[in-house]
Amino acid sequence: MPEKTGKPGKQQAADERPVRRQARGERRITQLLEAAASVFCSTGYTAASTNAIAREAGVSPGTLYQFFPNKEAIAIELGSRLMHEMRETYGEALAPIDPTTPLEDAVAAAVDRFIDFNCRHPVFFTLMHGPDIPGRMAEEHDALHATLIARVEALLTPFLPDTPPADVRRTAQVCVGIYKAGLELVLAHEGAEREAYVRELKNVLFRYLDPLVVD
Amino acid sequence: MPEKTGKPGKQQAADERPVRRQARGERRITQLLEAAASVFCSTGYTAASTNAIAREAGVSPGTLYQFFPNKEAIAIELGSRLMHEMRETYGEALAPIDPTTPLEDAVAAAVDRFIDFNCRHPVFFTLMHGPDIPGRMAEEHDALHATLIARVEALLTPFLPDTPPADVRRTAQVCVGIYKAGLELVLAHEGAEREAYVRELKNVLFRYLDPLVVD
DNA sequence: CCAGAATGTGAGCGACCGCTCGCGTTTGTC
DNA sequence: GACAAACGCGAGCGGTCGCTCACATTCTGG
Repeated sequence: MPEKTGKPGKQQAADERPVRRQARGERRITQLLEAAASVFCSTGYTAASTNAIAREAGVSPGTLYQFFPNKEAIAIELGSRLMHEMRETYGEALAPIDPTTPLEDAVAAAVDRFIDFNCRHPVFFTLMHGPDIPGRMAEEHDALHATLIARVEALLTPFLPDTPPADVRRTAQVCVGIYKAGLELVLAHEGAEREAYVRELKNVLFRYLDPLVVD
Repeated sequence: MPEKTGKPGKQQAADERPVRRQARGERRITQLLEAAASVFCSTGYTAASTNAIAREAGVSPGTLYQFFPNKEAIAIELGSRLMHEMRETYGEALAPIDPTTPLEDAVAAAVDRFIDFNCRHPVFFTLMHGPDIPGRMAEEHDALHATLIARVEALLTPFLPDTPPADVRRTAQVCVGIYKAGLELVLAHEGAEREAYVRELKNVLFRYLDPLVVD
């Protein structure tokens, strides 16, 4: 988050002052983040110019830098808010699955939720997928990726009680890779064709995992 | 290809002269393409500066522009040569497969060949995968992708004689997507772990396709 | 051997980009 | 209503990048 109002407890580091945000400022921030999402989506992170983001938001470059110290901070804050919403919407509800649930249903449910989220926030895929992500941003990226892998691992473990952890981990990596590839295809199509790709994605995952479970 | 020596048949368009290349020039071109491959690999296309490519090749920026009209042409020529080598190495031999061959073996053979090629030319993946590819390059990209899809479709059709063409096409798209995702994982690991991911990739594809075949 | 083409150099041009700064406007507080 | 702080503006600074150009060097055909 861009330096919070920070209730007057004085825990600000070296160079950052408290900055008492007005309501107008908070509005500008979300407005700028929406503009950034739009520009990132259509041009990618690197090619997106801060001037273009400001223009899209209908403000001057100076205003943008009133709220964000640099371009990277925009992407980080955007990613952070997306991850927060993701956790809030599906969050912990995704991990603990009753191991008596049929694998097919578990896979279908997980895919549906993630696909839905990514369709409503296409910028999420852009930020995760892009190989043009700079320094600090990569850390956030890796952190999210690791979280996702861990989550999938947790989801998988009850189904594969006798599999060595290293194999489960690799299986989780493969599942996430498949999901990303499927997501790309899903986002590239619309309507009935999109739904057909969602079905195919579920099929791929289910058929890959089914021979592994012991039940 | 950067304007060919063009045997004196005068079919040069408007602004391009015949340009009689010397052996030294041809050497420079391959040298520059190797340098470009290296730089593209480590920084991606967009972030790669032409000056960096020239420096990597040990020549001045002017020399680079003696052989390529612009940065994009470097990537296009590089991609074109890679596709040519790909066709030459595995080429038509990949498409016509005896439909009595077990699906598992067909998948394994195709995966092995493509993985081998991509491991020997990691820049290929960079150029195909990057979302930071500019105008004309995207066409080449799409052309290759379409070729690949068509090839996979041809490979699949004998196994799925009763499936509607639209479904076969979608299945091919999914297979290529899975392959790309698997390739990324394979390239990210080494040695035994890499081989494990290759096995997983084959498993994913085989288990996805097996229920579809009629045999 | 020599004319001219091909090859090679590197300073630097123009364009753009991330970001700043001086200054004017709005808002909240007493 | 006065004062400070937050907000807003936009020209422009420093830097990089793609690319050029005037000029030097090397090769090759006649």
